[in-house]
Parts: sequence; C-alpha cells; structure tokens
Amino acid sequence: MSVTIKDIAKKAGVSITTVSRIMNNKSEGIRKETCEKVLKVIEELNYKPNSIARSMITKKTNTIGLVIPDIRNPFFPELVRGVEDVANNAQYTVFLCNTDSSHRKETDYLTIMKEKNVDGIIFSGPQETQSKEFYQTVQEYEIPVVLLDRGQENRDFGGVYIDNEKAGYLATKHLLELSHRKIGCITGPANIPNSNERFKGYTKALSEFQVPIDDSIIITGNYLMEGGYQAAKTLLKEKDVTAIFAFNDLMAFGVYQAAVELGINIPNDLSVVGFDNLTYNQLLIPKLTTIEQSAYKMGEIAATMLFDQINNKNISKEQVFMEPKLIINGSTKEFS
Amino acid sequence: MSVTIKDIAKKAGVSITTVSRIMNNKSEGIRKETCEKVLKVIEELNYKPNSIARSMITKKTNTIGLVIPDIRNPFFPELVRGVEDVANNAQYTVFLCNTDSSHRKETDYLTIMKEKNVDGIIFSGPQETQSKEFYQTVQEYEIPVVLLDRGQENRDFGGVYIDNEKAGYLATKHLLELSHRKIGCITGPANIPNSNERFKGYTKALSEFQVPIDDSIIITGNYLMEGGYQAAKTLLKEKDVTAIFAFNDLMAFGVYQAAVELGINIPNDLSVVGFDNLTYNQLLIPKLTTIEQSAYKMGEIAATMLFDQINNKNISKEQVFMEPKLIINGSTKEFS
DNA sequence: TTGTATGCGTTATCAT
DNA sequence: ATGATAACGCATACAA
Repeated sequence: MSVTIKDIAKKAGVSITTVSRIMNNKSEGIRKETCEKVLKVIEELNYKPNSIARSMITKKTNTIGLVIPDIRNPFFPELVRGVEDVANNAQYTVFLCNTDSSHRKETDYLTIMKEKNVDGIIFSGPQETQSKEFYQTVQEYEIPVVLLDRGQENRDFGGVYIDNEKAGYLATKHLLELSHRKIGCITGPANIPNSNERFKGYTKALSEFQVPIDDSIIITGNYLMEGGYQAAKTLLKEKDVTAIFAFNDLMAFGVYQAAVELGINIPNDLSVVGFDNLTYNQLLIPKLTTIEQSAYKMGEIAATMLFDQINNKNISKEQVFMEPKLIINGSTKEFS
Repeated sequence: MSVTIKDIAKKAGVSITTVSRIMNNKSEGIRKETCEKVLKVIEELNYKPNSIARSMITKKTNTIGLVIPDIRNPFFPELVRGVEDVANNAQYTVFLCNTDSSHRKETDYLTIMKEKNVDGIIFSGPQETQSKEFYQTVQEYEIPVVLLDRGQENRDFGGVYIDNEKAGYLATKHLLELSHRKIGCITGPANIPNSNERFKGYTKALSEFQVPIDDSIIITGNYLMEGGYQAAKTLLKEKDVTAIFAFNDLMAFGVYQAAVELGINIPNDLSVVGFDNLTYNQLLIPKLTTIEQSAYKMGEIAATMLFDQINNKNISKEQVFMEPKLIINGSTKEFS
C-alpha cells in the first residue's frame, strides 16, 4: 500500500490539512518547526501525493491528449516533441493517441480523453467529412482544443497550420520559372483539406503562367512512400512529365525510387519538389527541393495556445498560419 | 459541469448503485426494463463515467507510461507504435515521456508516473551508471516495469532486447568474410550497455579471424547522424580503413555523407554496415547493409509482457532476446 | 498557526 | 432486484 497524506500526518503528529498546505507551498502561516518536521517525515517515507485524488478536488489532471494519425509518419515525431517539451515545462503530461486517421479511433480516443478528464486536447487530423460530428462532440465535452496541421477549414477552433495554398503555389511557381510545363502532381488522399489547399496553389500558379491544367498528370496519392513510387511510375512511363510536385517528402522519396528504377536522372531528366523538408532529405542524392514546415515549432505553438486557453479559460479560435518556405536543393533544374 | 452518475440515477429514478452496475456490465440481477430505462437516460445525457473517480476505488488507471530517450530518433516511432497498439487493444492509454537520456528527466518522469498512478511502465534507456538508484526507486514504487531495448545488463526486471553481442558479431564477421581487415568502428556513447555489447561482438569476430584490435580506428559516437559524419571524416582522412561498422543506421547515414564529400565511393572504396534497418535505408544509394531490429515487434512484446504482469500480479523478470538478422544490401563488397 | 469536516464521482459492501 | 452508505486520498471552507 502506498503511503498517503494520513500516514504523514499521523507520523508527524499534525493534521492532514497542515501536510496538504505544506505540499502545496501554502506554508505561509505555518511555523518553521512544524514545516521542517513534516518535510522530514515526507522525505523519510518518500511520500508522493496521489494526483488522482487531487484531481478529484481540483478538477485538473495536468494531462493533455495529443491525437495524431501515426507517429511513424516522420512528420509527427518533431511535432510531438514540440508539444511535449512545452507541456513538460508547464508540468503537464501527454497522452499519445494514434488514430491512423480512422474515424472510429478518433471518436474512441475523444471519448477516452473525456473520461480521463484531460485538461485539453491537441488534435491533428479530423477528416473533413466527419468534422461536424467531431466538433459537436468536442464542444459538448467542453474541453479546450487546438487543431494542428490538419483541420484548417474549420474556424470554430484555434489551430496551427501552414499556409498550404501558398506553399503549393511557391512549389509550382518554382518549377514553372524553371520552364517546366508538364508538371505532374501527386496529391494527398482525396478530401484531405491540406491536400486540397496545396492543390489550389498548384492550379493558381499554373493559371498565372497560362498553363492549362491536365487532369491526366494529376494523381491522387496517399502520403506514403509506396504511393509516391506507384504514382511516379505511372507518370514517368505513360505521361512524359518533366517535373513532379509531390505533396509530401515521403511520396517524393518514392518518386526517387521510381526514377532510379526507370533509369531516369534527377534533376537532368526530371525535376522533383516535395513538401515537409524531413531530416532524411539529407540522405538523398541530389537533395530534394521542398517546402519547409517547422513541425517542432508548430507543436510548440499549438501547446502554448492550448495552455493559454486552459489557464485563462478563454476559448480562443485564433488560427495561426505559418509562412511556408521553399528550400531549393539539387532536385530541380532548368528544363531545356 | 459534466453529467455524473447521480444525474443519471435521479433522471432514471433509480439508485446510483443500479446505474453503476449497468455501466459495468454487472446487470445480471437487474430487470430488463430498468436496464433499458437507465441505458436510455445515459444515451440521452451522453453520460461518460469519470475514470478518475473510478480509479480512486479500483486502484487502476488503465494507463501506462512509456519512457524513451527521444521520439525523434527514428528507431522509436516504430517501437512506440508497437506498444500503443497493444495497449489500445487492452483498453489502455499511453503517456509518452521523452527523457533525452537525461538522468534528471528520467527521475522526474518516474515520479510523475508514480503520482499519476500508472498501472505499469515501459522504460527504454536508464543509464548503467544510474541503474542502482533507478531500480531502487522503481521497486519502492511497486509499479510493474518492463525494460525495452536498453537495460539488458540488469536482470532484476523483465525486458525485451536484441542480442546485441551477436548482432555486432554478425556485422563484423560479414565484413571479415569479405576480406576486410581494417574495419573502422563507430560505437554508441560511452557506457551505453547496448553499445558495449555490440562492441564485444565486434572484438569477438576480429579475434576469430586473428585480426588485432586497433584502438585508433575505434571511435566513440553518439548515435546521431552528425556524429557518424564526424567520425567517418576522421576515419577516412587519417586512417585508411576499407570498411566501417556504425553502431546504428543514423551514424551510417553520416558515413555516407562524409564519403560523398570526400569523393569516396561506397561500396567500391568503402564498405559500410549499419544497425537498425530503418525505413529510410531505402533512400540510400546503395542501400545500406545493416542489422535488422524489429522495433515494432519489440514494442508489442514488451507491452504484452507488461500487461501480463499487471493482470496476473506476477512480477516477471523474463528477458527476451530477439534474434538479430543481417540484411545484406549494396553497401558492402569484397575487398580486393 | 493549526485542525475538523465536507465533498469530489465512483465502486463495493451489506442491507432490504 | 435494488438501495443506502462507506471508502478511496486529497483540497478547502470554516472553526478554533
């Protein structure tokens, strides 16, 4: 059996109130001797307060939920770490919840977070089609929520995103300025809003350069390496694109593999632009031209926003859009 | 204010005991009508039981702590996911704790896990030098613990590891069989047991082939890409090794970068063996010969062992050693 | 400066 | 088949 506040009180010969006060640094009106005596007993018995019992009274658990699609997607570890560092600093602990973007898992975890009385939730990923139900549930639960990276189409919650449309625009424009005109596009899964936004940027840039949009070189991807590989094979074998814009680095990595396999040289025969600027980009030869998203920073900002809501009890709907940055590396080259 | 069991009881016109019974599927001795009536109210009010209050009584939180060095190290996402999948299946939620292998953070998180009354802890990383204190604390806390990937030198706890010595042996032997004799070695940080074990395997293989151990081509690394890069620069510029065994893939990736920079061709001028078989291995040209650790599976096994301890209240000290597997790819070649 | 008593939302024990 | 009540470990209003 664990040692409780009662044990301390008894052994120190004081009331539990006194012990409680000392534990919570409310020792103002307490005699020095008493304080020392109690502290000594606490030390001796190595007493750790039961935060569960404390939560029952205070209605605070010092715990937040972090709900993401999949930690194995290399975009998320950085983001998670940014959240955790801020949380840890604020004396909070983080529940990690992987949903695989499954509606069931998202809902399940939401319920669990409610039941576990987390003080707030950072959520990355609710699908557009399921948004209404999601938002209804969250609001009913009355838990502060900050959306992260995905969910920008919903203005009912605070969130941190990058400006996906602008990012898509910058990437495409870069290729256009290098005289590419047949620019293949490997998008994210259908109906993923951030993919849609990136696609808007793609079409906007094409329009500006008066390049007609060719549906046959636009392929719906899945944000996975394998998906990029498959899409690239189609684009490179059946269509003769001179450039490919993949909506994330993982798929761009797949493009590299397809290129190697087909004996196509990057960047001489094919220019490639990715999205994320993952660390592993450094492994590629040539390095990938890509859009930088500072995932760690996004995590930090989201967590900071959440704690602001928690501490000040103000439900904020502020939406922060990070400025995307084009990182030009060796995978893009003037078309001639 | 959230809706509680009292609200349900009142609205349904029954006692809270009845509601509780129904919530916990102890509805054996309850009339069908009553049951339906209560269920309906629960549905109507969207009642979710407060698991905090429940934990106070049951002494179970259905929560485990997962303590790792850093989720950004690409070895860990797989491992974390393995743990989470098993946990989620068993109706458990996971606290993710990054320690950066810092003694202070490890201790802090241990205390926090105790305070939060987790039902068990999966711990990856306690430093050898700090083990005694760690193990004392854990045992005092009386929380089931399973060690994961790091900590194999301690037989007081159950754990899941790979057979690091054998792995080191296999990797080195492979190079020796390819006629390499000047085999540089980039280890993990000093005093990290798994690195020491791998090193044992390295020396064992060398001995078997009667190759003397040359301290000048053994460099202490840090398990990071940058560290591998620096070490490789030294090895390649000042010593003329024909092969390098890096104690993890991340450092091997650094070796690739150094080689590119120095105009050294892999595998023609230099053979490289890594350790981990990270997914990103596929991006390298040539692909890296390496040791496979199935991190996901290790996570699964560790979690399963932990739940076994939790459910059966048997403190097991079983140590599972996964069989390492040498994956031969294009980065190693016969020396001539 | 310190202590008593109440209550947080459940489950469990014992009645009825 | 159902209910009243104690208990879990703590924080807090109020008392002394």
